[in-house]
Amino acid sequence: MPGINEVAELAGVSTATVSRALSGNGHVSAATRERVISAASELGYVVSSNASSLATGRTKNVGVVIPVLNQWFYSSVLQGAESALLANGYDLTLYNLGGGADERRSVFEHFLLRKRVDAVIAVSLELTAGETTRLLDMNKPIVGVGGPLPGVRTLSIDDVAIARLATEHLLSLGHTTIAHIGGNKEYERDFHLPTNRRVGYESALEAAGIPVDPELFQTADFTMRGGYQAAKQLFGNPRKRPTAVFAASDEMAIGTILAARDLGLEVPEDVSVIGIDDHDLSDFFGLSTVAQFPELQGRLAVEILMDQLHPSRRTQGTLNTSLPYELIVRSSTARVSNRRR
Amino acid sequence: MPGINEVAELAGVSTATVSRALSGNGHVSAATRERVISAASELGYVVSSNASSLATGRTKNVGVVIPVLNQWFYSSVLQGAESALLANGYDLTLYNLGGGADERRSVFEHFLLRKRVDAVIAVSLELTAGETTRLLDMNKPIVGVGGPLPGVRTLSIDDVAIARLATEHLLSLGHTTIAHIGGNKEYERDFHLPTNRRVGYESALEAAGIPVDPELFQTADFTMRGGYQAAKQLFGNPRKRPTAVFAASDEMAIGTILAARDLGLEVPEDVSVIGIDDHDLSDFFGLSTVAQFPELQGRLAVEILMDQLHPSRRTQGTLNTSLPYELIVRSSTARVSNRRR
DNA sequence: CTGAAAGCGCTTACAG
DNA sequence: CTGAAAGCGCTTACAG
Repeated sequence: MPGINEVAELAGVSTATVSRALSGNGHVSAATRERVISAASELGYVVSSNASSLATGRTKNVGVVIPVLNQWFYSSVLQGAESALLANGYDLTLYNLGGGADERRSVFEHFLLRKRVDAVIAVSLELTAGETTRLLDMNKPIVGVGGPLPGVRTLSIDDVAIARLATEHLLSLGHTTIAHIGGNKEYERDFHLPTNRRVGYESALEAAGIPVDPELFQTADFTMRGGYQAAKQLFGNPRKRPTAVFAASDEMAIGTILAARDLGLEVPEDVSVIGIDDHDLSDFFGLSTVAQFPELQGRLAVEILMDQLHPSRRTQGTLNTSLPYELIVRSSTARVSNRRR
Repeated sequence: MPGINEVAELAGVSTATVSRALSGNGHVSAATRERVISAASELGYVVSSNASSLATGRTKNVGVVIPVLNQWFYSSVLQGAESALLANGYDLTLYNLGGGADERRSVFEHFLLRKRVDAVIAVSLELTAGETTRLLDMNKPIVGVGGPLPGVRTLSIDDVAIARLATEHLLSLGHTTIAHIGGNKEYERDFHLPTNRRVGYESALEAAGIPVDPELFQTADFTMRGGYQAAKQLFGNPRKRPTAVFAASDEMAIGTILAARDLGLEVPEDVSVIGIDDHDLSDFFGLSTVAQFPELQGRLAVEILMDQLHPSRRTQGTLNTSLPYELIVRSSTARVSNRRR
């Protein structure tokens, strides 16, 4: 492995000049730059990032802390962040922080803080005040994805508004018996996502003058199977079968479609179904949904970070950025039918 | 940010001793160690990984190169690798190398080789001889997951055997008109996966004395939708409808189940379906399959790497390690029924 | 068991 | 525009 000295020697200049020519910091005559560059490529030289980081204090590396990897939403955020980071010349160091407080403390202490990263993207992670302070004290920008974090720039989506929009879509089609499959309390820690979506659903109903009926509410674990089971409960109710179901995620909504089919109900003739996400599979199932764009979320997080890392091009925004969402109507929702009753 | 000097001062020892006490390399008296450790924690000291790496030449960081992030198989491999790496005290730097040769060269030149990582896990990536040589020359262990790489330790699965097993399962249930939905050529680059699975299917048929019929073969893109469409073709064939379908992935197999339902065929009464993977959704759909264990694959890759990184605990294995697989019979396969013909 | 000092491979004021 | 030299924060022979 050739070092900077060898390049300097071959090019007939000092190591300082090599550093300047290759990094673009500081002036170097065009001719010299040429010589340096060709010497470097001849030797196959590539700077040692450790040495460079130690000297400059910058690592060109961003830590991404994410609770799960193999779920559509999270892996999409990760994908978006990765490609944006790569485009900006940054590496991505991955910290999968599913578990308990211990694992988490360990990651913070032993990894994040080792000056290994210039900044942190925290996905769906509620940092404690101490953790935030510590990172900020070190002058490491943080951006949170998924919910507001005190004192930290965040990207978040208006879950109440999304849920209201989905429900209003059903209302506008004439439905009045609209059930909701929400998330378990287990998912409450993610910035009260289940509650927010439920609140959006209820507020839409109330605005339409329709009383909220606890019989039309079920919870599940955001999976297809969970949605399927919850939907069976709903559809099986002999005295109050919903004509429409709003599920808090597309996977649960797909489970709902499958449950309807298994009960001999047709979608959307007998029951309309809408979800939230615009999951990979939703188009295939013809599912109407409110799209959130996780890849975009990852990309936006990187953009915000770059602004903070390179204050020159700083566009100074607000502390919290709202994420876009969009109603996508496919074939799982339709006007309430006469076939019913 | 306190440095090692401050810890040394507070503990009343030299920086050398601090380093030794904290890292565990070299002898330090118990009393001194105590003092150092409490001084360090009092100051909130944590070593700078850059400085440490520069001095030792080791980064405690492993690069994982992976073609896609948001697909079940790959994200599961990643998850397995991540947790195993974390457990071993290593960081994971992620390189998502979907694209073209350019992006790829760029990653190699500008990232991997910057001495940022101690080792590389290459998932489903055919490295060129040059790339392999270069990494090996730098003394960076590599382990490939997904297929044999010349001169590199690899983990691979016997796709021919898996496909044969799946097909034999159908044969043993009395099926003789068995269709296969294989992968597109587009996926051939992944170590000829589609071809290998097709070969396994055909060899099982031949061993059973059943001629291979091109009318019973379709290709798709490994997605549910692709499987659905291919299955419709198969089931729609008026003169040769299969009684069983072996799909080269679970997502395609699930698509097949849905296609059957939409045509009014019952699974498994009218048609048996088997896939490969044991995807997250397979249990929910009652899909019989041959499981491969991607998380385990990620974990094993890390183990092999650790053996090479820490030759002390070297268990010196062969160059290529075969991955386990297992037939899982659920409710999508059954004895060929009398209802047919 | 412990310390003084060299060295890891860069970058960047400071001079010129 | 370019070079000599200090410094980034550790680790580790080398002595003792």
